Amino acid sequence: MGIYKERVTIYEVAKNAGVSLATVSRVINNQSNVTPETKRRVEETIARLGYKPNALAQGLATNRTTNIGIVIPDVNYVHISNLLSGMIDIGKIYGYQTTLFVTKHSKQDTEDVIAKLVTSHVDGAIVFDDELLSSHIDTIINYKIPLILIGGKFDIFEEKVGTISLNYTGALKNVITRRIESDDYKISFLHSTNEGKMIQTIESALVKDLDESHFDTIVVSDSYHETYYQFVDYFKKNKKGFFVCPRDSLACAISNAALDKGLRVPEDVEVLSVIGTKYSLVSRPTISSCELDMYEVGSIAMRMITKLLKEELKEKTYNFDAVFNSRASTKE
Amino acid sequence: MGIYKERVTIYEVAKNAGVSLATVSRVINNQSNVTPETKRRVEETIARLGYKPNALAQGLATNRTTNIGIVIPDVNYVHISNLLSGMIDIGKIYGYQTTLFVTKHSKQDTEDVIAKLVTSHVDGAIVFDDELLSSHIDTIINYKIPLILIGGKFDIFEEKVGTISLNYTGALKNVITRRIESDDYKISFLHSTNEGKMIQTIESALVKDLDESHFDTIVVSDSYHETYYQFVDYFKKNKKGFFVCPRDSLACAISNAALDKGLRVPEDVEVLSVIGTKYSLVSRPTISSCELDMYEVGSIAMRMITKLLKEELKEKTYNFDAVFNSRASTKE
DNA sequence: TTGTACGCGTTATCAC
DNA sequence: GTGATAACGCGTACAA
Repeated sequence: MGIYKERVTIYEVAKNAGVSLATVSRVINNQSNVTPETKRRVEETIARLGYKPNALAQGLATNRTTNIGIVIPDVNYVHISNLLSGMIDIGKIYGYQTTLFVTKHSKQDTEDVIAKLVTSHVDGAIVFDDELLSSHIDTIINYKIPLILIGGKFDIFEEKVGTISLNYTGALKNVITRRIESDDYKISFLHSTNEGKMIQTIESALVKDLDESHFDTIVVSDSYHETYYQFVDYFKKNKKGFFVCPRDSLACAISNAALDKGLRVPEDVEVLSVIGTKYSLVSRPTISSCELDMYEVGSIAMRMITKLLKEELKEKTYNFDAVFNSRASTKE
Repeated sequence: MGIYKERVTIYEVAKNAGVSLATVSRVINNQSNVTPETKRRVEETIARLGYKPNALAQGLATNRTTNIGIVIPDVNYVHISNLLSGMIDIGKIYGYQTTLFVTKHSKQDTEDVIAKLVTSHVDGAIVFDDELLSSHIDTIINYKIPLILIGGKFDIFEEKVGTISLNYTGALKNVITRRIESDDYKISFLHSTNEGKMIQTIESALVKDLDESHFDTIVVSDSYHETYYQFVDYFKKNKKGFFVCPRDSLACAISNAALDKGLRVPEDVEVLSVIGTKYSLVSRPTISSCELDMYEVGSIAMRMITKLLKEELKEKTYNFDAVFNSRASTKE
């Protein structure tokens, strides 16, 4: 059954070159015990027949696939494609392919996704998906898949697990508390669908010491468009506000809605974003936001997993602190 | 050698359930000839032992991997992550995993990337990478990998190849020619590094009938930042211009540079973009650009490849026409 | 240096 | 309905 493919196998190469399988295999894997002459002959026939090894068979025989599984909730966010980009670049250097396991914010099929990760026999996995439950993580660990976790705080100390903590709270803490003390109107925290635990944790940390009268909560969708129109409506009645958004494109939605309703940013409406990307810079006024070089996070993650695979990972924990860049969308 | 893994195999499941391999395999693959009782017993032991099939071995035996290879020049563009997102969503529905093959605008290792695609034994491939040479495409076809090509125009009519043409020229043609007739200053086409053949083809089509005195060319990097600063400098001397950009974030760079140098958009400086994404909407003024729903393109591509794999693809060619959305960054 | 033979985990074709 | 057994393509001890 299956799809028809007439691939040249190592066996045919051997026959054509007048040697045995083993010798061809040795040539492929650059092993030393081969006469230059036979090596040349084998390489010539490989080129002539257009032979390419079958990675499945190799993986089955060696128990290595040179494949890294990447678990993310979505590819369609700028900070995530930045991250992915860093992983891919570094993975390429070390000869690793990347297979995507996207959970799409769906708790339903997350287990299926993890199951596929396990069956796919990747050499290791990198998880940037704070919507995963710890039971999912445990599954990965139980199957002894070397793992790098990227996210908030971690208290995991497994043999084959490295962690990268992204800390946004520190950068925001000062701004928010100064804001509380200096003014009278409330801080509004935007809650979007799909936002994950990290944003929630950040917000909890920020409002922990605050009186409830100082802040409130606005639920928005995860879409620029919908949020924009929601706030066009909002600003028909409300003429002021200080908004903390999970992502900067939502902050742009608010800022643009305010401007388009004739309000001034930041004089009337102030906006800032937790996760800052290129949108913060492209927007006019520019958006105050916390920045973290996600490309670098991705690079580091991929580097960590390669070291982990060689049992050479010394520092199993990495911390990244976001920096808050005060821009034109806030008064200070 | 290789990484240590102690995975449960089908053999151990068989032993524990008191049946043979064959029966376990039948249960896994939902085949009918199994007594409900034994089926239950096998499933119970599978759950108890935490058995997960080895996709490598399955792939080797069936010659199918449920993996689709995706060849792109980069993940770090919004229109590409849109595309990818569509592919992934639909792939998920059909049970396909996606493995990324990113060429990173590097002609050097593109051959290596294609080689990896071949060795990885994906069931099919989707290519959105107009920096690939036709020799690379031929390689994929020669290895009989079912293929969907996304890009400009195609004249490929292979058995196992579907194509999706993205047409931007039609949408731009009118705007550009009207612009030529109505005004006296030149149109400047931005050439960025990494832009690929498509943009070049579009530009060629646009300027084909034009006198050279009507347009010129400005070389920019592929980065928002660098382009922004380049044009901040540019606008110290030049106070006017009509700029056609390959991507909208570069258009934003010009628009923002103009605004920040005290010029007016679109009164003094007009900007439009070929490929339009969310940046066109977020930017103020909004950017006139050609839009194409890349998420849908990705969905269609994935749907096409699944049909191709089932030999059910009737329409092997698809055309998408971009629409030009005139916005605030141009006068009309 | 080179070849033989077995194992990797699964599916599939036979028998029974 | 179920169980041996031969593929699938490759790596690798071991023998020669």
